[in-house]
Amino acid sequence: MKFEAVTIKDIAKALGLSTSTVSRALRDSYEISPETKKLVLEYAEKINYHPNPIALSLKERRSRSIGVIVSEIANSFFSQSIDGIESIAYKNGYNVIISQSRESFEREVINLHYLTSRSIDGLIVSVASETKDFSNFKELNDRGMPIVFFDRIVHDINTHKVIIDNYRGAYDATCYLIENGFRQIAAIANNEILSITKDRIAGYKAALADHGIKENEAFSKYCAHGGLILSEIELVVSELLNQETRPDAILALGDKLTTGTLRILKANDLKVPDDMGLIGFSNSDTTELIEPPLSIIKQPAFEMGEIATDLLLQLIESKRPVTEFETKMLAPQLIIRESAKNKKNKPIPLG
Amino acid sequence: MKFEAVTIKDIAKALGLSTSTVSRALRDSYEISPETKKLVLEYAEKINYHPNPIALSLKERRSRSIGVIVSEIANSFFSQSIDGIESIAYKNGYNVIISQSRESFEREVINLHYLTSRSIDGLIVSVASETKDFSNFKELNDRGMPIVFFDRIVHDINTHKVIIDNYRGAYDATCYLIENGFRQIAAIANNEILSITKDRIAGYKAALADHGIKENEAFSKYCAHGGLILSEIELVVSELLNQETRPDAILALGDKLTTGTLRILKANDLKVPDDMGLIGFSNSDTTELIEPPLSIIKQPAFEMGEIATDLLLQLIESKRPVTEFETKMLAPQLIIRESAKNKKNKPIPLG
DNA sequence: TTTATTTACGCAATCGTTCCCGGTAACGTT
DNA sequence: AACGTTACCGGGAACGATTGCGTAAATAAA
Repeated sequence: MKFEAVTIKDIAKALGLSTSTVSRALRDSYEISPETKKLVLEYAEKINYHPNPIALSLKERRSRSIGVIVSEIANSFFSQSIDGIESIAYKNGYNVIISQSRESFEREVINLHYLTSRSIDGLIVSVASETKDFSNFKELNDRGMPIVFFDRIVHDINTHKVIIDNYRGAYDATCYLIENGFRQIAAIANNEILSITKDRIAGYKAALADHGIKENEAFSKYCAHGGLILSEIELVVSELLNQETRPDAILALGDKLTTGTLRILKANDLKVPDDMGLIGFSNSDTTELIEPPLSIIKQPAFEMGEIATDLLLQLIESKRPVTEFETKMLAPQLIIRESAKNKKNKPIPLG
Repeated sequence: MKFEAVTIKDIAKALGLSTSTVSRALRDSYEISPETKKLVLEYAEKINYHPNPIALSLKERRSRSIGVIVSEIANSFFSQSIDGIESIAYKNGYNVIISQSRESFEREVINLHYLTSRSIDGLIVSVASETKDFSNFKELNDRGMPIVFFDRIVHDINTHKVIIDNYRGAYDATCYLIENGFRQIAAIANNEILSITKDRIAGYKAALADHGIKENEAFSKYCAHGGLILSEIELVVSELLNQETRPDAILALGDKLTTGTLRILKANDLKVPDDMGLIGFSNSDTTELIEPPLSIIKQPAFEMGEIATDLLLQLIESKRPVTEFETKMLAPQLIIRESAKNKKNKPIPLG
């Protein structure tokens, strides 16, 4: 089944002109007389002519489409980011091709090849948690493909990046827990190699140190797939629960980890926050409905998508190679609800 | 910034062959000697040749990409559907361009024009709740564009469709409420003109009738934007609460409506299910964590996306115009949790 | 009136690929 | 020896649009 479109040739034939004249008339060239222009424009309008974007892409060596790779779109953070990406892209006449790595390195590489073979003009990426080897991205970048990283970035690759202040998000959340009387605070993080994991864990540890709390190494747990598989959360939570000293609160450092941890705690008949305090990164819009209402660190996902796309379009449309790159850092938002309120101990005054 | 790719011409020049020969060698034509083939294939591999899909699209008058229009990807049902769509599309070498109507007719039309102007080979659509005028889809379909509707379908347009048994979903949920002692059951639905709304409301009313419960016209409420705007849910819930006879349970007929209604009930300090029973359509993966755990009617979203894409690819790749169309209907899944359990009245035995 | 300039348009190449025609060997058949 | 096959390969026209260059006619300048 095909879908016959009207071409510039049809107009030329119908009006007894050459295709060049029609093309120039449509582009409002000074070389075309006003009468001819009027004639062409009116006829084009009448038969509903639209230039074939594929022919244009071939000629101009650009497709006006950008690729996006995230771990999964069913994650609120990413779907909100994509909203931001699309809003800017569409405004500038670009379309967006989305693909999901599902935290798998292999799928990320496949998607990468797929997208580049589809002649995209640029790429926005939040890397998969599995990925250790960034040579594919690096090579692509070196060959001139504009890339912007957001959320999970790659430090070694010199290009624009958009992140939130992950250190501060984890730091502030940990401080809140401490100042509310929690002392044995554990952290459950995504894959250890991710940029966001490193920054968040650093913030967590700094908050402990700044409050004179000795760090318990066994309290930092990592999930290789970021909680995409529930069993990996189950494992680390049970490890935490079966230690000599149990934590009295958990800091979950990822969207899936936050709800996943709560799920496991509930399955173990633990009451939050009475038996275990909980605070976590989340962009879900149902966290306030959850029992107990979740305390969260929320990211400005939509804005991150917008900014990343703005930066990418700058790279794409730049005449000269860009050598100066920037890393935009936005502020996370700490929202306190029931899950992080300590009802047993007295809150401790800020010190 | 551009990204220089190697073409068939480069291979031809390097090997002293014509482009035709190279092209044929790459496509494994019988007209090319095994030695030449080997030469070409090895060299192509070496310099990492990939055919330019844009040139191919121009030649073959197809882009190997399909468009998707849904109301919003941040909705679990749609993001899961898109997962299904992508899995089949990628498997068949198609890419997917997603766009969101946000329940707005205007944005739907814009997206439609955008997608068709980008030369997509086919379209998968769940229509916006605002849309009354389907002439754009109809015209496109008449001009030969393969379209598959899913979830919110358009009966008047003759093409493949994928839905769940919305009637039964609402019927079974209503029966459950009745058989558990609820009597004054209200329904909050999406826009009245949507196919899913009609079917679900019909199921709801049939269940009431089958149990000899007189229908209260004031108990059927509609939200023009399907709950995308919280205030519209707020309005209908307050209408329900301020009536002479208050409902004792609410059936929410949409993803956003289910969580939205709970949100409003909580804001009004009503306990679910003690003050008000609640059951609703939802594909969110946190419904069991919510207070109270939500009873839901869940759709096989992923499968729906898969099936819709299978059907679309059949249409696209069919040599002859297709005249026989089918409507695939899948079964919804009723999951009973706390929010629909009647603790005051005695359950009524099945009759 | 002749020459220069402007105006308005067409020709043809180009982007990367495929594919319809041809064409030329080498070989086999009578 | 003359012809038909077969095996291989190249030329060039598409696909739809843009654009540098050439040029005829119309106008202006000499």
